[in-house]
Amino acid sequence: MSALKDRMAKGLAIMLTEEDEAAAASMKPSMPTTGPGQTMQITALRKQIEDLKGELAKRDGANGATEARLKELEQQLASAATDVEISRLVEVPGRRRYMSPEKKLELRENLRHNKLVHPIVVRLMANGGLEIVSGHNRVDQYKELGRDKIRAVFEESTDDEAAASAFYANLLQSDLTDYEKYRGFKQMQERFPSITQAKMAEQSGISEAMISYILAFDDLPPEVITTLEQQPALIGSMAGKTLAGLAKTGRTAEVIAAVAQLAEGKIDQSQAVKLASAKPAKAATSAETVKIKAGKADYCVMRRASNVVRLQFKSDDEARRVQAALQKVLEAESAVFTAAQRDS
DNA sequence: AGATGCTGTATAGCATCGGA
DNA sequence: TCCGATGCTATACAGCATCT
Repeated sequence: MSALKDRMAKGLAIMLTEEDEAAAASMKPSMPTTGPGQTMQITALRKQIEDLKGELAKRDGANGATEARLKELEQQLASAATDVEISRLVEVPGRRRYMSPEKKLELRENLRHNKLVHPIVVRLMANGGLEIVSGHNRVDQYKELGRDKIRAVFEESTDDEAAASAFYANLLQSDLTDYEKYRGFKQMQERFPSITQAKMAEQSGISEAMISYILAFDDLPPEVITTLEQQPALIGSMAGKTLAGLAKTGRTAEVIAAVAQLAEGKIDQSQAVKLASAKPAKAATSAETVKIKAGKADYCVMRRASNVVRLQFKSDDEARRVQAALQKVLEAESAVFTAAQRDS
C-alpha cells in the first residue's frame, strides 16, 4: 500500500506535493449542481487525467511514484461525492437487488430522518445520463420521499467492470437471496464466457461447492423461475439444487406443483422437496380378513390392512395368552429380518 | 473443471419445562 | 405468570473426497 493510500486509510490529513495540490485543486471545488455542469466537470477531469497519462507516456523512465500519484488522483475523482438530479439517473436491467417491503419501509424511515451515509455509485453515460451502478433502493426511497437530488460518487469503469462491481457489491450484502446470487453469477458467465466457477468463487468469497449449488437453479422448470422472479427468497440453494435435480430426472410436474404450494405458504422448503420426490402413491390394497375357527365358532378374526395386523379373540384372557406366544414368534422373526437386511 | 455426496458446524426460530 | 435454560428443527455453508 502506498504511503498516501495508507494515510487515507488511516483517516489522517493528506499532504500532497505541489503538483498534486494543483491537480487536486481543480477537482476539489464542489461539483457543479446542474446536470450539464456536472457532465462538463467530469469530462474535464477525465481529460486532465488522460493528459497526465499522455505526459507520463512521453517521459522516458517515468517512475512508479508518479504513476501511483496519478492513480490516487483518479481515486480522488472517484470518491468525490456530489448531489445529482434523480431525474438523470438511469437503471440498467438486472442490477437491482431485491429488498423486502419491510426493509424498504425501514430504509425510507431511516432516510427520512438521517443523512445518506453511503452515496450511491453512478457512471456518466455518453448522453449525459447517469447509470446507477449501486444504490437502486436508496434512489427509490428518495423518490418516495419526494426528493429530487441524491448524493452520488462517480465511477470510472467499462461496462463489464461496472456490471461486475455492481454484482459483487450487492453480494457483500448478506440478505441477498440465493436466487439473486444465481442471476448475478449467470450474468457474470454471460459477460465473461471463459470465467470458471473457481474464479467466481475466489472473487465472491463463496465456496466452489456453493457456486455449483447456486448455479443448479439453471435446471429448474421455467414455471418455477417465473415464481422466483416474484419471490426470490422462496427457495434457497439447497432446496433449489434438490428440486432442480428432481426436475432433471423427469419429475418436472411434481416440482412445479410443490413450488406452487410453497409459494402459497402452505408448506416449507423441506416439505416441498419431500412432496416433489414422493413416489406416486400405490393403489390402496384392500384389507384381508381370515377367520380361524374353533369347531363351528370363530376362534379369532385376523385382519390385515396395509402394515397393520389385527387379531380379535372372544375373551381378554385368550388375547393375553396368545400375545405372550406371539411375542416369542416375533422376536425370532426379528432376528431373521435383521440377518436379511445385513445380507442385502 | 465441475458435480455430487457426506460430514460437521453455526445460527435462528420455536416450543417446552422448571424455578423464582 | 414470567423468564431463562434447554432441546429440536430447518437452513446455510464449508471442507473434503470422489466421480464424471
